[in-house]
Amino acid sequence: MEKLRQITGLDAGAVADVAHMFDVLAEPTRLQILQALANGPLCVGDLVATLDAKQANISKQLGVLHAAKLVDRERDGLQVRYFISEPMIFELCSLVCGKLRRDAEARVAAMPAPSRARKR
Amino acid sequence: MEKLRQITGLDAGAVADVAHMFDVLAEPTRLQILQALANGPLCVGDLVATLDAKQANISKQLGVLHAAKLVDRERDGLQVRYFISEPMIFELCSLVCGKLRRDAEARVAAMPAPSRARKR
DNA sequence: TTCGTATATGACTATATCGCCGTATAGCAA
DNA sequence: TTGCTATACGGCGATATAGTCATATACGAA
Repeated sequence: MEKLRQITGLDAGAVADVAHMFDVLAEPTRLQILQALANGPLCVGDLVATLDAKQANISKQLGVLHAAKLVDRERDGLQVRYFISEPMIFELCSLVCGKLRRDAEARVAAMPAPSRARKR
Repeated sequence: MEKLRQITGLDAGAVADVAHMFDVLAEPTRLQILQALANGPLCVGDLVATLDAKQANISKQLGVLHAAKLVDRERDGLQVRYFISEPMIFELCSLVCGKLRRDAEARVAAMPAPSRARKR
């Protein structure tokens, strides 16, 4: 892997950091939270209602997103308002969505003509 | 979550697909494989030597990358040559690296002056 | 202070998967 | 065919974590 570092210029630590960031984005619940926050700040209770998930889980996943510095928060009385602090995540999701769309289209194009007409 | 779909236009299935793609990128070994392939096609044995990992593990991770359509392969006699089939992954990694760099710089700037001089 | 609400945290179970080992398969040579 | 090499595959142990419950903490009201 020393050989790899010479090639890529990235040491094992940097690779691990990148992997961890992708890991944070690799959970559907966390992605849904980010999507919900895309339209503006929301407090924990709003997210619990919007995603109909348990409060404890939402809070825990918000903690992960916050530790990764993808969201930030501010207290407002009893509530805590969360908001996106890293707009880059939308570019990331957009790139991935584009790839998934291309893959789906390629699958359709690869289908034999008769079934291509029937499916979906 | 029906509410969420109305807001974001993404249903639960699409979110799961995006999450899975991030999950594929969330393993250091797979990232290292992609980095190694950035300079051109390599066969399994080359990757085993470059990353000094076990052949079984490299092969398994290549299977995951191939299933996700991030790499493609072609047989060449006894060997199988793998190569990047989705250049988008470099944009993804670049965005993440930029974010990590900004975070690191912010941490340095937030350090009290005396220790800022000492650390790293 | 005490009470009620909003959020965070600790412990737990269930599930997933990384990396390893052993072995199976694919292809070439003889 | 047999033998050799490169790669893929199935099972296993160890580790990690999502989601849940119960509880703790933070804040405001009275």
